[in-house]
Amino acid sequence: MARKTITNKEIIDIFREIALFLRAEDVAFKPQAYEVAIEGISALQEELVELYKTYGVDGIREIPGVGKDLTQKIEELITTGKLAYYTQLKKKYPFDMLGLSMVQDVGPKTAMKLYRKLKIKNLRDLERAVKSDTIAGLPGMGKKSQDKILRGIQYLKSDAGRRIIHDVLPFARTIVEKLKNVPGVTHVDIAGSLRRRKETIGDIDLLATTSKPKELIVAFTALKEVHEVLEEGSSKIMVRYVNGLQGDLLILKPDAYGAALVHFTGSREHNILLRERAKRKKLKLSEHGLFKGKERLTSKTEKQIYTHLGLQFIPPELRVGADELDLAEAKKIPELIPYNSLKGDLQTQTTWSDGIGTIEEMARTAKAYGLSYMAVTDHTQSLTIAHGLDEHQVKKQGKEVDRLNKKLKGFTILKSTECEIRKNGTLDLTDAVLKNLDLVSVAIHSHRSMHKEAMTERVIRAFRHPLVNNFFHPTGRVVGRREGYDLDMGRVIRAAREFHVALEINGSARLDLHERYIRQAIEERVMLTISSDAHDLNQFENLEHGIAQARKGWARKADILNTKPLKAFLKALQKK
DNA sequence: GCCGTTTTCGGCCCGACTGTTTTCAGTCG
Repeated sequence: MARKTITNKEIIDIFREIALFLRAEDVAFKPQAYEVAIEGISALQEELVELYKTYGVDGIREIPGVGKDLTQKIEELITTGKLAYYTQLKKKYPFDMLGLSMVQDVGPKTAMKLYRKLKIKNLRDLERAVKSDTIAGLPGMGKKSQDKILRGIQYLKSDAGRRIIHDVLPFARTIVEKLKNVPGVTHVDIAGSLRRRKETIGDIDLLATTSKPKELIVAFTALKEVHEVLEEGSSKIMVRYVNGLQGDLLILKPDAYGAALVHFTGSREHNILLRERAKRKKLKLSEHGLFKGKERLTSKTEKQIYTHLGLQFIPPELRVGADELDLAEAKKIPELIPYNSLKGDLQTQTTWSDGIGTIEEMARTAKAYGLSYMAVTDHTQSLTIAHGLDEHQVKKQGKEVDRLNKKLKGFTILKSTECEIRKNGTLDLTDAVLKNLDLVSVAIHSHRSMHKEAMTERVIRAFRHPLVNNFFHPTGRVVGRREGYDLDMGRVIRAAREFHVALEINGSARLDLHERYIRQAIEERVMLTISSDAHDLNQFENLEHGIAQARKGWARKADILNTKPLKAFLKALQKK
């Protein structure tokens, strides 16, 4: 029993490599089947091992894309840690197909050729072969192919993979603005994962319409943000930007712009579902339009495409390829919370603890963002690393807030806190201090690796405290940096409802809550808030990312408390 | 190998670009 249990990621990697081997062998349809199954497994919220423990093979069989055969293979992997079929394949092809295929422009066929002809087994062999000039000369491969592979290897090693959306969105917007000024250009839009507001972005997809395509291509490739041009066709230009990210610019015909926008916004899985649906209706959908035979149905806007397919418009943030088509067919896509609809920000840090703006500077900036209230939430005493405030300082800060509120017109600073939940679930400030605040938000920054049961109890004990209103960054994750605490989120969400505590959607690089918990919280009718967690004057930008996160979690305006004006907001917080 | 508002058998999303090709294979999204 000492054997380590197999993770979803390990199973996915094995299936992925099998799919690649099958593609290399030109096996029809099976590779797709494995890939679809991989999508299904990736979408799971729990480990297959756990699923199997609780529901047995039936639990696995229910995963979309996983049928009888793959269920068996998963069971074999879970129970024995191995898969005979995979072992055989690896014996036949003892090389790192998965690793080699990570190199851009190296697919399964090329990897297989490299192994067969040159005995290249892994990335190191590949790099050596490229540098010793032995790849050029293989059948179908010349100098250019070899150079491409070299670039691919360098890109892989540069670790220029996915970036957090916070860094990419402003960069992309700068480029969009520049392209809009090019003569002849009528539209420039962001598409791809950036438009869907995925938390990390791998490349920047831009779409444009213009009466002068050649001028646009020249202007685009000459941008100072463009480091090198990787591909240049008449309608598609692929570049590497100076920040290491890749991007496509697609030049399109206005008649089918809606179809193109759908196509290039994705997700891939969403598109496949749309095309399958089109096919069932005897239509054909591509980036060039929606066709009935040779005739193109009106495809100018995205809405027209969805309407032709009998669907409600699906906002980009929801296009993940899950249940959104079914709900759109049933007219159950809600009106999502609009961008710029927040009235207040509920988490800001100032120079009193670890922020770098004064209360007044932060308040004036928040006001300039169109907000009418802002909670000051400096850390509390036990968080010494962030210069947390003690009781005396919290009182003193309250007086400062009173003074500023008299001075500021049309804006209210709320006395609040980011009060640490101690290890035992008690709070880091006394009730006497807490009860003088306008609202009490709590958070965890210490003893982060407690066991699930104890951590969950810790949080729920804090929720029971009669003065607690709001729980900051509830799962403790930071995108790309760390996993969250080990928490039973089902219990936390139910407790939030029971004790009338709101859960925060944190718009900083935490992007915490994850959208699946947002959706779950809304289903359980738990109050939600959005905040910037701004530590300086620029970080109110985070509010937009918080709203994007809420939209991905199917939140309407009514689901988010701080879309309400101040009075209504405070009233909604009151405990019964 | 999966799946069913055409189907339990016979289908399986679609097109641009590149490189090395005399007509197309491979990769990508």
